[in-house]
Amino acid sequence: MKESYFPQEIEKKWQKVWEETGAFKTPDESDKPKYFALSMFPYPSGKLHMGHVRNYTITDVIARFKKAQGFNVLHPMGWDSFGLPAENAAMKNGADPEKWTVENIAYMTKQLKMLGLSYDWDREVTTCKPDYYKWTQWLFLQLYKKGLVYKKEAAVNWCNDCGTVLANEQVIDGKCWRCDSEVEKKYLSQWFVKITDYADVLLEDLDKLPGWGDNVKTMQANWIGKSHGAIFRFPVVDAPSGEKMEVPVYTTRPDTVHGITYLVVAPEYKDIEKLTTSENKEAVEAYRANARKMTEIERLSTERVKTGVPLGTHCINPFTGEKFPLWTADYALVEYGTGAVMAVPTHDTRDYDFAKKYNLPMKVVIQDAENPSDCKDAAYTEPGILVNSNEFDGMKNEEAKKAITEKAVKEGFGEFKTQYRLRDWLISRQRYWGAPIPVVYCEKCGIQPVPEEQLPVLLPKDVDFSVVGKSPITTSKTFLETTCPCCGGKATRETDTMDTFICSSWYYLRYSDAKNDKMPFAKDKVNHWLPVDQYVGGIEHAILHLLYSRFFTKALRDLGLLDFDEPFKNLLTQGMVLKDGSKMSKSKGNTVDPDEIFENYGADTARLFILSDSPPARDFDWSDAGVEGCYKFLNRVWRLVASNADNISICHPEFVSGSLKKDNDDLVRVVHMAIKGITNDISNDFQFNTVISKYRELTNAIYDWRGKKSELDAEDKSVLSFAIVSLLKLMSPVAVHLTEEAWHDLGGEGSIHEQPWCEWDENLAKASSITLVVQVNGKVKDKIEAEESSSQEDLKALALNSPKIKELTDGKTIVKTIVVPKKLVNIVVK
RNA sequence: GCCCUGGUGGCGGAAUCGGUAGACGCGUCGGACUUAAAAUCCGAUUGGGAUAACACUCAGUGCCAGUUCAAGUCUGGCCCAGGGCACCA
Repeated sequence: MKESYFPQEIEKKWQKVWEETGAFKTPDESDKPKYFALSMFPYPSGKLHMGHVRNYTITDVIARFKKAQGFNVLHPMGWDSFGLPAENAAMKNGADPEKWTVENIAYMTKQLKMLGLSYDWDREVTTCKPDYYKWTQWLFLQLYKKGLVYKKEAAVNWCNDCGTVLANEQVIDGKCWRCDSEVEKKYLSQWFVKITDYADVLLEDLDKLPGWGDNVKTMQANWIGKSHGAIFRFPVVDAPSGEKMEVPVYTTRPDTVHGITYLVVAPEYKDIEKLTTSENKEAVEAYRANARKMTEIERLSTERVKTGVPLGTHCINPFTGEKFPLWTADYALVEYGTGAVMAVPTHDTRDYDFAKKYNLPMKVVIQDAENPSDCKDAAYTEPGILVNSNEFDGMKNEEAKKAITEKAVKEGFGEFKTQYRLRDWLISRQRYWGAPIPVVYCEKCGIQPVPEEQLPVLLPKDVDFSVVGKSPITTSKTFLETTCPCCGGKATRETDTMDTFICSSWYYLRYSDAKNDKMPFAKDKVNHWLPVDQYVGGIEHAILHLLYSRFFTKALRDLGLLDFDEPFKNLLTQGMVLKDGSKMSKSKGNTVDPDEIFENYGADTARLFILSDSPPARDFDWSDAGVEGCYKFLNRVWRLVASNADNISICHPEFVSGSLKKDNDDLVRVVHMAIKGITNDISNDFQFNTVISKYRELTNAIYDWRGKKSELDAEDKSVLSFAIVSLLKLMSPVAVHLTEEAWHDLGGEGSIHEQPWCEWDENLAKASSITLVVQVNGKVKDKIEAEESSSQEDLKALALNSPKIKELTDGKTIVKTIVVPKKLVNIVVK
């Protein structure tokens, strides 16, 4: 064995061997139980960043640990390779997005291999390849047939810089998730996925996911935004056309219905023109035009002073017979509820602000019994007792919600209603580099889905990427013109492509059967491998990808394509990689290039360090000193093995507690404790930071032991071999190359990564003596060595006989003595 | 405003059930080896008091209370930081 540690040399060597021997191929058939470990697949942006390194290392260690524990582990990798950066690069450099993407994938694949990740590359999935997007299109058609995909004209989020529409989930604080520019509203006819059909089950089934963090689950619950309330319909008494009209509203506060003093409709409300008198028409039109011009950020700002204009018409409150005016104001949202709000200024802060500004009347209907408020200075939104509410007076408001809605149901002007905040998922993108939506438009037959046997609808090559203001795909003549699958006449293709989040909503299913050319996946294979046992990725997908994937799984289950409800059984959201306290980013110039770390220290150091300082879910602060420290530690392990190589043999000695020399017995115990501790730390929440501290403790203990021996006898050699071979095995999921090299140099058969996980013996992990802590009145006063087997009585006697304790308790009354077996005695004195 | 997560030395962080607070590491300081440096090894490192030095002693896990023989851990009430949602009626 070489004296010094040369990671660059040994890492290349073993990576080649593993590739040649197919070390990480996963058979579908096996006697072992399955385990599916998955990292969120990357966008091939060009190079790996440290966030990738962290993500993939965590999953790799989990996969290797589970494999050693006897599972048949599926650990695949792929590429989320459609999307705008490729197209932007194409526009900038005149290169083909496909070429750019393929080159990036090649480079990043090389980097992943350099990190020593145990992927089964035979199952690689690349979303931009026709053999994948064929099935994305096929799944689109299945959803279309099921009525879960539809086209409609709607106000949609438009990002001017990206030149495309966005889903609600992709608008963050009124800005584009990708380029951070302000999003505008546009009226366009677009394709939607009916995710709202699944709103309730998506919410309910969060309870079936104990392996997900509460943070992610509450984010999804908030996003789905379920609320309970009522719909009330208010008859209009003076519609200009003389027509009989009603305005329905959704409210979560039916208990306040007797306090309505006006009603607000959104500026985009569909019947607004019919509800406006000729005198008010001009002002209303001006207000609506202004609302259209505003950006989402301006419009949604809660800081903004509320504005609105009256429509001139009125409604009747069927509960009171009172007449109240209709207004339009942009604090009412057309997409939520019915697009109209019943305003109760006394019990809603928004209505209160608006009423104050426009001097609208107020009527108190709920009061705190002890401390009634007149609502002159602020709305009263707390629970209370109903007043001014006819037969409901004196009722508690929570009870009144039900009673009042029941009356509306009985009399036919309302009903109970459950409302969701979640909107349908807009999936059209006016871009080239995505999966084409497999639909054609025929003048005679209208919208026609492309027949399945004609899939994939391939992306055209004859496109001009220099066009501005429209999708490059529209410049392709070969693509655009086609024939109608229904009548055979002239037809044009849909030029929108799908949101890349569609591609990533089912990729994890494809790994179960990546090469199937008849189906997206075979049902038996997908049911065998899925759900994913452990999914690892960034928190930024808490809503986007994770919600869409859950929806897809449920929809495909309902289509009969698979038999499970949830795609990801356990989810680990890893923290960010920071440098000097802030997120690594090119703009801040605080990035660290993984290539440089591989070159200077080797992948094992990178892997060890990225796991070492913080638990996986927390943010991780990168420091050069930390990398150096991990490199030194690996050197220390190497020297320990190399300098003792002559005295080590690969063996599995069985030691009996107490039969060894004292120092040997102690070392054997330390090893067993390390095995126990490390196994538990990985099993419980993947606490790799404490795993690594235990590697260090074990290494230190072996050094200490060795430092006290000059000559080794047979027993010593056997104990040393046991300790070092155990250390190597325990470290093998993390320091994958070093341990493999050492294993071979010590004469190990096969690969260390094929070895079963170490087991510990509870008896050998136990010390024969314990340190008894003696407290007086709860404060530690003495520590005494005691037999592990001592009875409670013995421990008590031991404590009371300690000279120190005697001194402290002398002349005082012992009130009580508490004995915690094998640990502690607390003497309470007065 | 509502919801989630967290708050422990100079720093990252440890601490199964309530039972020795600060494991392991980084940094810093001191020492050994060396002509010297690198590498390596050894020691110290929560704060205050006390001591020639030990022994010893007091305080201490965001703040204030409580439960308990015993609280970083449990209960109640706050404060702060990070994240999510937000004119969602």
